[in-house]
Amino acid sequence: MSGPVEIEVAVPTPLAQTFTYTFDSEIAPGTRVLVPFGPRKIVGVSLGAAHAPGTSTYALKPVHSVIDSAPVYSPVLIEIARWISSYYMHPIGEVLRTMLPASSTKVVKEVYELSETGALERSDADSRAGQMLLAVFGKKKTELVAMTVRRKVKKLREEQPELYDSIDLRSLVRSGYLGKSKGTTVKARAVSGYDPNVFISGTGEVQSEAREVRLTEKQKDVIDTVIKDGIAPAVPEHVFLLHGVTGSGKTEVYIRLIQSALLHSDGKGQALVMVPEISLTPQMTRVFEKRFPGKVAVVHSAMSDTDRWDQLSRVRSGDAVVLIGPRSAVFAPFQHLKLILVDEEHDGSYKQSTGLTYNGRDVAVLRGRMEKASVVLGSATPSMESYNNALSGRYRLLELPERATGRPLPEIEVISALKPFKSTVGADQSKQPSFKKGDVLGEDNSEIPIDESIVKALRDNLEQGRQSIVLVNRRGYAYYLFSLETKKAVQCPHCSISMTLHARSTKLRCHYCDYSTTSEKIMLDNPADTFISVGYGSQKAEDCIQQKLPNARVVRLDSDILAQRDLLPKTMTKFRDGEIDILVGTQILAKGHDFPNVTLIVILEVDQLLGLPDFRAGERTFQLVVQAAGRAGRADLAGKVMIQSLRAGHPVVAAAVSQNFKEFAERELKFRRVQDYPPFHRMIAIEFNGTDKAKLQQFCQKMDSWFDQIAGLKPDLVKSVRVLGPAVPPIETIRNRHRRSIIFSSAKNEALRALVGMFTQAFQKLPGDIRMRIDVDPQSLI
DNA sequence: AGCACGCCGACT
DNA sequence: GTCGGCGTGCTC
Repeated sequence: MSGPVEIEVAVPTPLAQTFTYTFDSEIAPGTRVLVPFGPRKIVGVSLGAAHAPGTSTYALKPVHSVIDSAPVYSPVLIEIARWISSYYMHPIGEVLRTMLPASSTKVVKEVYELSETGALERSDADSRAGQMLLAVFGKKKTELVAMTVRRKVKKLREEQPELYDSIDLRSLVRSGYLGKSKGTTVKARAVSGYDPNVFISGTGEVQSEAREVRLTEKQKDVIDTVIKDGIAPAVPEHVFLLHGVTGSGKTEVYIRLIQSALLHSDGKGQALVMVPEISLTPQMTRVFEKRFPGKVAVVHSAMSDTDRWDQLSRVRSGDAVVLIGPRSAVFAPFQHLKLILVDEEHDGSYKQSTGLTYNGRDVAVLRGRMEKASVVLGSATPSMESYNNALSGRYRLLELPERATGRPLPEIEVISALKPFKSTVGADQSKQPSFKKGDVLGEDNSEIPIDESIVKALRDNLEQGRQSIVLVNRRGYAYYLFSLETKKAVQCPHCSISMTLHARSTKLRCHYCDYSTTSEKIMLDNPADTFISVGYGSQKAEDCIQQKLPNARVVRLDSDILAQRDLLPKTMTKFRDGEIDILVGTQILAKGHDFPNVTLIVILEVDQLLGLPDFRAGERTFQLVVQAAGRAGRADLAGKVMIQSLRAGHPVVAAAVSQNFKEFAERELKFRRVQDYPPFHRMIAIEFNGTDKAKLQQFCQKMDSWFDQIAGLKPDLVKSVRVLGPAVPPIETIRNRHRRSIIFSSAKNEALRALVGMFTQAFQKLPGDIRMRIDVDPQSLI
């Protein structure tokens, strides 16, 4: 076709640039290519012809090979990648890599290995071949990346032709001195047939088309509005925020909207359903499978890359018209995307917290605009960001204020009678009986941290044959092991965080790095000290409840238990079938699952959540309470929620009790505005971490002086951006890496980005093993 | 991030 | 003398 062309290629490296290669024909943007990169070969993505061919000062290398026969990234996806790269300040090559299943960029590296005869030959000083092998491999090495071997052999032959004229790579291989140990293979994506049973576990009951569900007037209104203004027009109204109370029938609305969307684009329309990872259960996907049999693809985190490729291929080919998945599903290869539903849009799991810190919900909004697809963000407790967008008219607010069943929301009661166990021990230890040195005192069961009225309610509920859920914010048995000597909790040696006491007071674990030890070891290491167990977690709550209600079938479910695979669905099934009376667990229980016979929800320890040093603590607490309340009494039984809290009068608790989102949001937004927090101010957090605390501290001083300098150079810029730090974050150390954080925030996005851009430019090179992490729109500041 | 190169301490 | 420790620099 066309002669030699220069191609712009994005490669997965932390460098904020693309690279130019030559090839003998054009390569469509979005096509993966194998390119030489330094001494190795890696998978990059063609971004099309270079903008200014012939101007490069580099000795351009040719593309080794083209991997895909057709682009794997559509033009829209490439545009999204560019946007993400700039917005989240992340190299485009890495962005593109994040958008595909991990195996897509895996290249088995090409290596030359010295055989035994080769090694023997190397030590023969009289052999020309041996001399060359020695020069190439050195004395000891037996393995070297292919590119290096080639380069060195070539150089030797050029520099000393009189010695090496007769020896080249091929002759060395032929003589058996060298062997290529691994070929360059790019993992191919095997597209096998779809087996729906893979994703839907359980009985395999087959139901034909579900009977038509009767819709409420409100549901009809919402559906009509979105279809009329969002799905039907060629240029749709872009984003709808669907604020529907729990149990208002959002799922049925979703299904009707999907049905409508599929009819568009000549009947080839596709829909994306995004859900938080945690609520992506077989029960959840089954609802959609039933209504769109054989047409649903599902991706989730527990899936192998091969399965994920299969599912995504079905989306690409149009075999699947509905895709259900977590945040990464927003990058799926749709051909005719008409509708994006983001369920529980407030959920924190939409924000990736490591590496590329994108927010799946926000990317969904962007993608919707680019694809001319409408976006529906649904939640019973919308995020302040989305709600503010609705108030300002950027999104259209739709509401489902009533439950589809017409039943009232459950009553919420705050119990503040009892002081939690922890304060009686931690705060005032003079009242403690005397302890022998070196003791670890077991938990004191006379101090049950659950109020009598709650126990009574649980008992009553049990006697009526109903089920209950108890939410505890912490896993483990006792919260921490408290030293009377240092008056501090025992901390993880690698992370600056208290260790959790597990399994009947002997195992201590850090849930940041999974380090574990035992209380016996701590005692041996600190013979002069005395320890007591303080606080409580899900395990202790389970024990207490079991002790108070010996006849109840109590089961605990938290992330410790979840580590054992398939225990979650099993337990859920048991609970649904009525084989469990009381389920005790952490927040995972507050989301998604519907249990018709649950009429009582108890929430312990909201104070701990409320007290987190994070401006979103209030929002999270409100969300937890309201979401949990949504689990109560969903069928024909009235539900009740009891919250045990020391701060009954706290406005967030009060708003949660009345389940009045608008009232809460109004107050919360006012607070955010006054305090210059999101959504009124944009925020970018930068974290530095390294093993050497002194070096890190020293580096922080450099940053301080940089800020001083910039304040003089660009006074206006610095004035309009607030900079907090470098400061020690609430959790100073994680996995032996000390941390420092800088938080930039500003109402002026351009100024914010300009300053952060200058900052990252200035600190591109980091001393020692210090690493930098940029988090745009951080979800949490801890 | 890899990967290689190059320059200093501790060993056969 | 060599091995290999990790500081430094490059990748079209």
